[in-house]
Amino acid sequence: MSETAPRPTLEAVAARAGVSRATVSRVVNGGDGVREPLVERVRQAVDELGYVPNQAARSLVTRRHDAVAVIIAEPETRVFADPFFALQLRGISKELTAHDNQLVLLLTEGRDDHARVARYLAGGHVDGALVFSLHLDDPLPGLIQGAGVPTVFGGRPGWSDGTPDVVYVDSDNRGGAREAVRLLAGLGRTRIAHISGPLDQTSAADRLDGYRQVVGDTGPLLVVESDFTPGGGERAMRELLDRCPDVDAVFAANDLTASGVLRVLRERGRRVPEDVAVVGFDDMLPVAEQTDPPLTTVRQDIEEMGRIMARLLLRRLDRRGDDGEPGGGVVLPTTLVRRASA
Amino acid sequence: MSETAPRPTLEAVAARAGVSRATVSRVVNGGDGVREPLVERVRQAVDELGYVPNQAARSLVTRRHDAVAVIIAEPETRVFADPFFALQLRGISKELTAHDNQLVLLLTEGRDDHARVARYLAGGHVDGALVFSLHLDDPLPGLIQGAGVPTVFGGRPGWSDGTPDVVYVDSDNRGGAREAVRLLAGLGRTRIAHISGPLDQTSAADRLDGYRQVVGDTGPLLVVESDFTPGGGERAMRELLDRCPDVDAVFAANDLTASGVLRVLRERGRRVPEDVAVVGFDDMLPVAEQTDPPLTTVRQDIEEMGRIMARLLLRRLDRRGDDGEPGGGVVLPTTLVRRASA
DNA sequence: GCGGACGGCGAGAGCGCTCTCATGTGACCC
DNA sequence: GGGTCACATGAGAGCGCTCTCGCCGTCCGC
Repeated sequence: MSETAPRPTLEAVAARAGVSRATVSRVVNGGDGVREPLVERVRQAVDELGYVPNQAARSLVTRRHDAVAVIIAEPETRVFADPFFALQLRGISKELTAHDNQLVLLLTEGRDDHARVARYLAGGHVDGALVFSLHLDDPLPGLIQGAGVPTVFGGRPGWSDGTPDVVYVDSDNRGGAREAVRLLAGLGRTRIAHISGPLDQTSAADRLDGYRQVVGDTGPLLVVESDFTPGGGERAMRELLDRCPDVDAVFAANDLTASGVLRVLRERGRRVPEDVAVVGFDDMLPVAEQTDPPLTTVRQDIEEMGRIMARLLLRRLDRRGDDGEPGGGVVLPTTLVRRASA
Repeated sequence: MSETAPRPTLEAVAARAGVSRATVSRVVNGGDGVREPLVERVRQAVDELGYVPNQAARSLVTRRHDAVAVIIAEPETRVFADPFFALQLRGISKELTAHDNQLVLLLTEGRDDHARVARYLAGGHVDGALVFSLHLDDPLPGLIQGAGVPTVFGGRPGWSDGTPDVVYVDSDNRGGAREAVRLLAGLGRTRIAHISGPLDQTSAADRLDGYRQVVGDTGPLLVVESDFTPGGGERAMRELLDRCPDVDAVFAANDLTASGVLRVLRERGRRVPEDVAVVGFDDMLPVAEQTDPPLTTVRQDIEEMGRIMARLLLRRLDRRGDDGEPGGGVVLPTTLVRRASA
């Protein structure tokens, strides 16, 4: 088992097929400009020897790695509490795989890791990077931009306004929030509250913004900041009920928060949706479908987001040198999913 | 930005420091056998030029990549429904990072991907592999063993009995299950049921086994097979109640299943734990703490599992050629976490 | 004070591949 | 039928690194 047989080289294949290394290389890389009988002979030699190109040697000369780093900052916070990143990863993985690219996963925690990541990127091990950074003040994105590696961000970076050449993919958080709140208003609710996520994350800020845009005109603004977790949702809801007992609708910043909200409402004997209507955000299936009552929520296609991020990056990589790439964000639409809670 | 400055090479550093390439190489790789003043001069040149070694060139000659593949088979099934893999990934990532290894993530779906993964591994892009394969009949593990890449499995592979040189890390599913059921028996319950996971997964099979070992002596075996999901738990619990209305305890194969179980019990007006005691498995915090009532469950340290897998693999890689490695499994203990449901 | 051992350093080969460029071969045109 | 061109193929350089080897200077032992 540890007797790893020496892997065949281009040379070996060439010898077996009776051609030159160059020809084998051509065949292996698509076979353009090689006549059919030769192609066939080379293919056969490749099969017989079980030849697989040595990526290191190839990278050395092409300066291409066909690998992309996926950088997820501060996993502890949130990543692993909900399937959000997992779904994105799946989307990314599918797209990368379809284009024969590898996915190098970098999870970072804290400042020490930043230097490591920066070094890694600067080291030119990967052709590009997909970056998830949740917090406004995260220095990581800056470091990455500095490393000169083509990058696509997941979620609108907070500082993206100043730097126009930033490429990102995000859900239409504002629009989704507006839709959610409009639904509640359309149901005749007049005291619509919002339990937000941590406002140093753009997704939370944008959802709050959407809420404001709709409610600002018609009713009182009732906002409690929370943290995207069920426990946080509970705490926020209790506070909200104490402060404002006559609330008749809640737009929660995400489904996890909404699940906490529902629990508190049940505990306090408020009927949902009769007394208080509740809308979530994400449409995270295991959560939204399992709440009692099932949750009306704003769906975002997370896997698709991942896929698009990867696609954008790969396209950018193909066009290396063209620059002239406009940059900017891609904002994906959300859809309202009506269940029983509103 | 697309004006990527040509990265400095060893040669450049050597020139600047006034030494040979070989000496720079020595310094960069630890500096053994180089006298202090020279080391200093080289270090300085490295810093000034911002030199980072070209990994491709290095790999080409060392045949080391300092990269490990993490292969997760069939993500759709389960991976992303619960934070299980995410936690393992975190553990793996930490350990790999600590040893300057990269994590290449390969998610596979269906048979076509198997060939791709096999090719990738055979291609020698990575030094080793960590493999999660849930199902007994999955051909992937075989392919991987065949590729001759050092591998550690997550969870006991179903076929591991025949092949002694398989290395894996698993939780003590049997022992944990025994402990759970003993608790229930200790509470005086006499009609203890088990809602299992899919029995083509060893974790599910082992938990069932543990249940059998304890209940077999004292009470009737009441088993319904399910699928590790809340919905599956609901269905199984309904079936169980119909078939055996006097059940007074349920050991669910995991927390997600248990959450479904609790929902059905509430719906049918059975009090937990008074009428029916419930124990889960995993201690998945967002689930176990949020159920009503909070779930008594068997905790496994999933992140630690990941960390140990990585550690085992790295150790194996260091010892390359030594063989004589015994192989076999590492089984991590579980602990019972008492909450309100039993 | 001289021979040998030893340790620091440089020269150079070569890892496996791609890619340019030269060369060879056949088709095609007048 | 000879010249031309297009295109298929081979020869060879070189990507950036590691590592062996040999040289040379230093230090020790006798």
